[in-house]
Amino acid sequence: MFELDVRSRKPIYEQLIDKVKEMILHGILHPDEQLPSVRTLSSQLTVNPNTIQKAYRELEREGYIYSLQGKGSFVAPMQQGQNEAIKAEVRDGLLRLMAEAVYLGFTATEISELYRQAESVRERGIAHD
Amino acid sequence: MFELDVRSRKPIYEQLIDKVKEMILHGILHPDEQLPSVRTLSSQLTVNPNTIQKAYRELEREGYIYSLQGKGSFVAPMQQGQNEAIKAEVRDGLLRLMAEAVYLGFTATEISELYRQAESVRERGIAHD
Amino acid sequence: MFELDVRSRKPIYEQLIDKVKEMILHGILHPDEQLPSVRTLSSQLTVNPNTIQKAYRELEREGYIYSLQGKGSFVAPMQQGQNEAIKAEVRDGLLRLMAEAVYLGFTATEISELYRQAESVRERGIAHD
Amino acid sequence: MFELDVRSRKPIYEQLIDKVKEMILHGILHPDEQLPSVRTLSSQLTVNPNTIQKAYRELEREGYIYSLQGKGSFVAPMQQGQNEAIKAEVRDGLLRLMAEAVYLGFTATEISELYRQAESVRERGIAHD
DNA sequence: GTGGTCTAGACCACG
DNA sequence: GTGGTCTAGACCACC
Repeated sequence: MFELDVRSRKPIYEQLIDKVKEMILHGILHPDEQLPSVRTLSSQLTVNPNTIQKAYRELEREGYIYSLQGKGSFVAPMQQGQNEAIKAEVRDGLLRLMAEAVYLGFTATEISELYRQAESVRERGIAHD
Repeated sequence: MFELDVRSRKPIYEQLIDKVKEMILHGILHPDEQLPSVRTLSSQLTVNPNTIQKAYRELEREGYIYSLQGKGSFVAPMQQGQNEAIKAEVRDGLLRLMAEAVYLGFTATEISELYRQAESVRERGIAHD
Repeated sequence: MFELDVRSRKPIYEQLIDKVKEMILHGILHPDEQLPSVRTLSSQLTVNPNTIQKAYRELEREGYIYSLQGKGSFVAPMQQGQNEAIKAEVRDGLLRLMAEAVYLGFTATEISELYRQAESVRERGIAHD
Repeated sequence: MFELDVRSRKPIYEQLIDKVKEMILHGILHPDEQLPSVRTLSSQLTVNPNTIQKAYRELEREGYIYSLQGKGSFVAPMQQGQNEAIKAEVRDGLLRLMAEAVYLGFTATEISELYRQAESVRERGIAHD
């Protein structure tokens, strides 16, 4: 399910965060779907439970998942208008990267193409149901 | 010349690396142009000389600069293919961020608008030259 | 009757306790009025009966309700001094939050405005009776 | 410096967070003042370093402190207009508590008096220099 | 069973 | 020296 690179410079918990985010973004994980428990994932990945929990906690803080007392962790349904702060962050990141892209000669068409790709990846993920 | 954010979570030496790369990429630093010496930059930025040296070492390792014993460090001419590698990186980064943007509800129009902004920033930059 | 937020970090039984306390304090529940049975409430809220019972037990321990064997749970009449204790608690909480508010730059006017808002909410509430 | 209640239901790291916040709010800790290092505080309080770090990390996330690579942790200067999210949280909390206060018969004068107290506590803290 | 907190102690990156 | 990450393993609260 997840593949981690323990030798990477990027901390394991960040890799986990990114993986989970990616799966949510791509529609592979669905709203209110249950995530593997901390312990389960810990033994599957042979990673310390604390490390998993750190990742889950951060995901919860960012609004991607929520956890129910004694029940487990679940994918949070995306709410319209929620998380303006995160949107602003993403906008900033995009603007910075696009400035780079402009310097490197990317055209508006290429950018639109990338957007279309991002959209279609998500749709395919959802279609997999 | 450089502006560093000492409070950032990103290590200072990485910020330095990125700044130099950016300046080379944007043509602010030209091939075979001499970079400020470790000592000079260290006192200018009030940053530990070890930190500067670490950045220069890494830039050399990545082929962005070269150093001549006792002479100093210089900008390396762009290698064939190096540009393509950078473009691929930027494309990857954009795709990832756009996936997130799609999830957060950004529209194609908003993305185009961001691109236009990035473009105009560049134009203004050139006009300033 | 009750609205619980299962996603909240605050345990469900604590939410229950607070709701009941609030309803007693606000005069919605009257002295010696019977509370819904554990079983009833459990199925109404789709919450584990153990959770309800834990809340009732705690409320009884704190003197807010009393229970008669085989009859059910009832609202206890307010004790002398109990009210004062609650007021002191609220005062403490306000003082702490106001310290934070001062630090964050809230002005006296804003605070007064908030108080007016709180008042008007109450008035509307009473009008609804 | 700090007093913790290890037997409290409130986690140690939260107690720490609140203590540090309080000291900042009250002007006992000043902008850019260095906080005790994780290790130092850990041995002073005979609390695990991880616990201290968890508290510091959260304080950093909330914008109360910042940490410099290899230098230590410092009190963040309060920036005007920063952290609208936290202000909104405080406003919410105040409104809720004030509603309670209104029910309990607090007058506008009492509320103003509390605000004055909160202000003066801070002033006294700063005056201690 | 679940997640949350904490300890003890190791190792790394940074400056 | 500093903070950041990770492991191993314990104990608790919640449901």
